[in-house]
Amino acid sequence: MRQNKRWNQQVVKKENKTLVLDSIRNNAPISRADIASLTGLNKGTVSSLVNELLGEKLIYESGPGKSSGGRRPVLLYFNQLAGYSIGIDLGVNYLLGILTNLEGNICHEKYVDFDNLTYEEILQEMIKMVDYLSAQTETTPYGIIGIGVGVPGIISNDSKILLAPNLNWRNIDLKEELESKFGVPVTIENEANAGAYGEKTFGIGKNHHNIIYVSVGIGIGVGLILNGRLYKGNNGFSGEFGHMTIEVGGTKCSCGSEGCWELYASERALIKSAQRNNIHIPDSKEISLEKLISLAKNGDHDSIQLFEEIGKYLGVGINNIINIFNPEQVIIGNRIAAAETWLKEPLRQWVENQTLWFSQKDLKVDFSALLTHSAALGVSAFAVEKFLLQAIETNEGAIS
Amino acid sequence: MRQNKRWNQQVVKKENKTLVLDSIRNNAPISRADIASLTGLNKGTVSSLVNELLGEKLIYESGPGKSSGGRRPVLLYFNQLAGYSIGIDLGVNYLLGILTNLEGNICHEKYVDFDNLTYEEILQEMIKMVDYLSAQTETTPYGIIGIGVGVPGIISNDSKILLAPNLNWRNIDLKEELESKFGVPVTIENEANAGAYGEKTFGIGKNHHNIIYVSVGIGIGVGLILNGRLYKGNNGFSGEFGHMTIEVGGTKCSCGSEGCWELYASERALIKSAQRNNIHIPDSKEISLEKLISLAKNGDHDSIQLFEEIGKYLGVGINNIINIFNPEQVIIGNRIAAAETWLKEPLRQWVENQTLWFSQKDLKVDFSALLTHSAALGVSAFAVEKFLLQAIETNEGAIS
DNA sequence: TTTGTTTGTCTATCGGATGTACAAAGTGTT
DNA sequence: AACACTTTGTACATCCGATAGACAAACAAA
Repeated sequence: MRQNKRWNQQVVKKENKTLVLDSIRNNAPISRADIASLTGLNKGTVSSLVNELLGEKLIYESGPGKSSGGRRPVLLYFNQLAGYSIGIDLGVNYLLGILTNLEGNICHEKYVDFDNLTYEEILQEMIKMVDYLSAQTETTPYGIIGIGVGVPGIISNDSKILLAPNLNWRNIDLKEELESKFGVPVTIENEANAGAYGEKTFGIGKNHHNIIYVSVGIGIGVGLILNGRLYKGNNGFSGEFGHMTIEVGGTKCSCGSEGCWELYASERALIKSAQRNNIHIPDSKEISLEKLISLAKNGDHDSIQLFEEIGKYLGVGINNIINIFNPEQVIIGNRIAAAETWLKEPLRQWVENQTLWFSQKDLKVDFSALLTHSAALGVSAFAVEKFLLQAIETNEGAIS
Repeated sequence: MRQNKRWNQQVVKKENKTLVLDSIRNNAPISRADIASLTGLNKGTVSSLVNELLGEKLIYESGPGKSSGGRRPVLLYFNQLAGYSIGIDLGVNYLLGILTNLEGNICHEKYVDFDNLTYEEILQEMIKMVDYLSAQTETTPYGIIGIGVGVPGIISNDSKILLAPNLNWRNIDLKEELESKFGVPVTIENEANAGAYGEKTFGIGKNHHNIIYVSVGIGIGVGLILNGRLYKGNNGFSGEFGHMTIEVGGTKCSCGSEGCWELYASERALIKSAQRNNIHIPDSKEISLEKLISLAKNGDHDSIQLFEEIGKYLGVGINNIINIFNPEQVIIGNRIAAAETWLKEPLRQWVENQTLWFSQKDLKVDFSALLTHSAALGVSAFAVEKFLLQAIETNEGAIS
């Protein structure tokens, strides 16, 4: 039997302390009195918890606010500068690293292209990346509080990279490697899950509790935020929507199945379809997403039609998603989001016509606001969240 | 902003009390000492909570157990006879009512067939059903503790029946109707969600935390148990898998879309396919699931082939489900489960060949153990769970 | 009989939330 | 300027419930 949580005053205190901290994070500037009325906690309780948080430098006081007919309140702010977090988005042929403060604001970023590197070489690139970003920090109470890495592959529940097909990786323990090198907590997460979390925390998914993030790059992955929490499945393998059958007896897929969604609606599908249709790119032999986008921008009908076809097939899968999850919001992210202009309308039409009417109630279908940064921001947010939980649990009352 | 939970000792006590009660429900007979070591709670704490539960007649003590070298333990049991729960499965053309004790054992059941009744008439049948079942009870501390109803339709978050297409119902407040009539809490739930909960609580899904229950009747509905909890979506409309597109450009569906799963893998699909293939039923003009099953039992190749085809298409959708959710267990339930013999093998083959290999780790695909009773048992379980929560919250210490 | 173990209760203690009182710092009115 | 009234944040007594440890009762094994 699964060991259940047992409850005592310490748990109560911890939960209340995160409740107070979250009130400040979401509503700063805010006074102690307002926190009390917002959370329902007693004024005295709030006061003592706030004082602990002040001692831990996680929040700070600023000058008095406006009076509403009585004593002026002391305004509290989340101390976003208490430390830094590093988020790394590992792509199939690139590395994007960001340095953020605790509120997810990007302080520095670095982008590295590569091609056909081995695991060892990529690891070295990552270490260089972390070193570079660390060097950009100023002195803060906590320094680098953690590193998060988004990976295009299957991550097991114990944070091992089980399989990253496009990198040709298997059974790799990147977490252990980085933690022993840098001595800070490392979070490894699937790229789609990271993107979902990024959009929920900093992007267009703020204040939503049931979000489906569809990451359309070379393939398709999906991150599921259900009831406000990331759903990862029994072993951490959920969200493999790319291989959802949408056409029985359709094209054979490398996964062994047939008619998989990503054969119709991914970046790879777009390129293949462009090749089949002999789309001509000026001054180049290679067809890429960026080049097709610039063609479309110039009003090229053939490439616009390609995007519209992709938009329709995105709609097919998203229609399924909506019927399955009845989400508040569907977010389309990753590289394809740059083609929003031409995808949006055919997608909208398909969903409007095919999706059960009641499921369309209170439904939003959006494109990513963070674009290519959602995954990196997501893993950075994971690191921040993990740090804050841990900081509250080990309540020394103050830090040295 | 959503009002967060606030934590204090009362909450702690309530949670610990349910923890103790659940330990007894899952591990009876069990001693106070064993509960303490199982939950991690202090012996004294357990003792006082147990005494409250004894006073509330929710548990009872029985004679001493075997000694293991010291004082003999007093064994505690869950008092399944503290009251009765009523579960009603409302089908398109039938009503199945069960009277259970608090452990989900069926004490009485009644089945009523009907055809083309109005809402008012069905309501009367239901009231008769409840009256009949109530009359079968013996005197218990709490009597009828609640009624649950499973409905083949869309239930909104406030328990209204938004749409039940096969009954031709819209916007019906059955909960209010029954509550004011009988004066006990009424739970209305979608039939697939109810079945999922039934299987998780009493059936083959016991001790699993990520269960997908596929209810295959006239249409297809799916109940999702994710992280041990029923996931209902933003408005309560989740699980409409029946209208998942599995063949773009396929057969038109009444929902407005095309190539929907239930056009290929439901009871209705089976019947239609039998008609197309001119299956001959002896002594009858009407084709029904039951008659096809009895044909198959007699070794009729044509009907066996029909079932195998349905099995394959069930596999197509279930493959998608597995890739999406990475569940621990998929349960196929409702009427089609009676044809397990002929469905099982083609389904298993499709899943084995098409599903991503890593998603098949720790995966079970089972047929319902409760067969046609899962929905009724599920809603009955909802009522029990609601009652126990409420009983623990209003801790009078004892009942009259 | 002796020794050691297990069970369940009782009591003192402790941690932390709550309620109330109160001082400090405002506003508005006369 | 004097006064009443509000609002904010802290201090203190109180209460609730979990915990630790002592204890007696009930048993097994030597």
